[in-house]
This record gives sequence, C-alpha cells and structure tokens, in this order.
Amino acid sequence: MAQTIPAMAEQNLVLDDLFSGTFQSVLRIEEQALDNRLTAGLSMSDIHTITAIGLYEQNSMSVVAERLEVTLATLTSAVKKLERLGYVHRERSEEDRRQVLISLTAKGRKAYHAHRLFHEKMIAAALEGLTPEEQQVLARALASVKGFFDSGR
Amino acid sequence: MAQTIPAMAEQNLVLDDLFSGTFQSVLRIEEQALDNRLTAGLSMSDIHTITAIGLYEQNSMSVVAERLEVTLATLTSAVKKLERLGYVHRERSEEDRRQVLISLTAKGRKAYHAHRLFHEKMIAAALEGLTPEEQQVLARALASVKGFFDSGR
DNA sequence: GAAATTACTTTGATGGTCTAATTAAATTAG
DNA sequence: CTAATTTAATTAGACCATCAAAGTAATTTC
Repeated sequence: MAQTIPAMAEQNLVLDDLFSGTFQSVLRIEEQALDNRLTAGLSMSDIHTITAIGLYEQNSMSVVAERLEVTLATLTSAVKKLERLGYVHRERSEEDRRQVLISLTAKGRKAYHAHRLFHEKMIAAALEGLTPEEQQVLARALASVKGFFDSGR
Repeated sequence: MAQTIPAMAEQNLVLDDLFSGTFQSVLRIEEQALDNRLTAGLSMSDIHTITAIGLYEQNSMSVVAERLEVTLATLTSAVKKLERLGYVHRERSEEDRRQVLISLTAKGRKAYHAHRLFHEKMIAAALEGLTPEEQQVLARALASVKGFFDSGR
C-alpha cells in the first residue's frame, strides 16, 4: 500500500532532476544565444513577443496578449520597446479603430528567423547522441507528459 | 549534403515544439501549486532559494548564491524576505565572522517538503501514461540532452 | 600593523509583470 | 438617434527579481 510510494520515488527522483536540470540548461543556453547580430539587445521576453506576433500576420494586441498569456498592459509596454527598436510595426485597424494591429518589420522577421534557426540547431545537436528509436520514444514521452500537464492536472 | 537539413527539420520541429510546450506547461503548473497552505505567498524564486539552502544544511550566503547562480546582492534581498516570513534562519559564523550562515526553519522545511512532494506527484502522474521501458528511454534521452547542453555547446 | 582581499549588505537602477484608472470607439437599448 | 454599456488599448503606479557599484567589517598577507 503506502509502501509503494518510496519505491516509486527512487526512479522518479532521477526523472525529476533530469527534467528540472534540462530545463535550466536550455534556458541558460537560449539566453546566451541572444548574443547575436540579429537579436542583440533583446531579452527572452522580447523574443517570445516576436514569436507570438508571427511572421507574416497582422494581429490585434488582444490576440497576441492572449497567445502570450499576459495582460494587455504588459504587451503594450513590450511592444512599445520593440517598436522603438524597429522590430515591430503598429497601426490602427481601419475596420475597428479601437484595435491596434501589430506585425513584424523586416528586422523583426530577421530576428524571428535567427531565433528559429538557433532552436533548430540546438535541438538537432542535442539529439544527435540519440538513436532514431530513442528520439521517437522521447517524442512520445514528451507528448504524453505535456498532454498530462495541459489536461489541467 | 545541405539537402539533409530540411529533411531533418521536420522531425526536430516536433521535438522542439514538444520541448518548448512542455516547459511552459510545467512552469504554469508549478506556479499554481504554490497556492498551498505551506507555500502560500511564496514565489517560484522563493522556492528556488529554499531548495538551494537545503534541508538540514547550514550554508554561507556565497555558497547558496553560487548554487543559484545569482549575485550576493540578489540573495541578500531574497533571504531578507524569507527571514521576515519565518522560513529561513540567519546567523553569523563564529569561525569567520564575515560569513552569514543560513538554514531553513521548521516552517522552511515544511515548505521544502511540500514542494518536493508536489514535484513527485507531478512527475509520477505525468509518467503514468508511459511503459517502464519508455520511462527508461526517456531518462536516458533526457540525460543525453542535458549532458549536451551542459558540455557548453 | 598597513594594505589587500574577502563576505556580505545597501543603494539605486532596470525590466517585466500586474491592477486600476483613463480614453476612445463600437454596440445596444430605449 | 441618443444615451448607456461594452470593448480595445494605453497610461499610471505599484511590486518583485535582478544587477552593478559603493560601503562596511572581518581576515589574510606582506
């Protein structure tokens, strides 16, 4: 009965450390990668905003705020910075003049691509020690884990 | 030659999304879990500090700051809050009176355990959809991925 | 024992986040 | 058709986590 808990904890502790540790490491690496000609001066938060705006879309502030799961107030200040730095274009919608539509400038798209490329290289390099079968299992395992978390508990 | 890149990107894109998505989900869940009798009012950052101080250790500020990879200034203010709230005990070292030794109070240890328990349950639940073999592979895959990131690139 | 080093704290700045208040536009109800 | 309500965004003001630089006190070195 309760006896199974400690037994379980043993193996899971390893997984837990691995998860947490990998998270930390990736975050660190990702931040370092911002030291790039095309993304210099941007924070992770800025990159998230750029990613959420999307490559060739024109989205309203509300839509992007929802994607990012932040308030409009937060997004307003984030976008103000990115507009000042020339990564994002802002204009009022003609259909509904309450809305503000935001989109990436050429510079913003370059930053977007730079970050995506970095991600691809990172993943490719990180996985090169795994066999295709292991990669397959990793994908399914992550999907399962994520699925669990997203199902609200 | 270069032709392998796009082919590779396909599968890796999935892994990439899974990674990023899982990260996000876990972070969210973890934050929500702080709404607990024993950890209420604490931020993730506070929990990290408590974890780094350790259950039954008495560490100097420097040691903990290094574990957390933050400056002493940052840790000083973090610890000030945790001391005020009764989670952490501070005292000057007798051997070297420049040092400040910090340790968890009973309340701090309770918070520590509450968070650990949450983590165990989270991992156990997240893995219950996987076969033991898959869990095994996941562990090795994560270890490999983490190893790659930690080896500096 | 004076000078240099070490351990920590304080001060003052920045960035990212929030809530509440404000502005302006669009929709709805009378 | 106006007046009231709702919606979209911004601004104002707060808080927290972080840092660098300056300050303090103890220890080590020469």
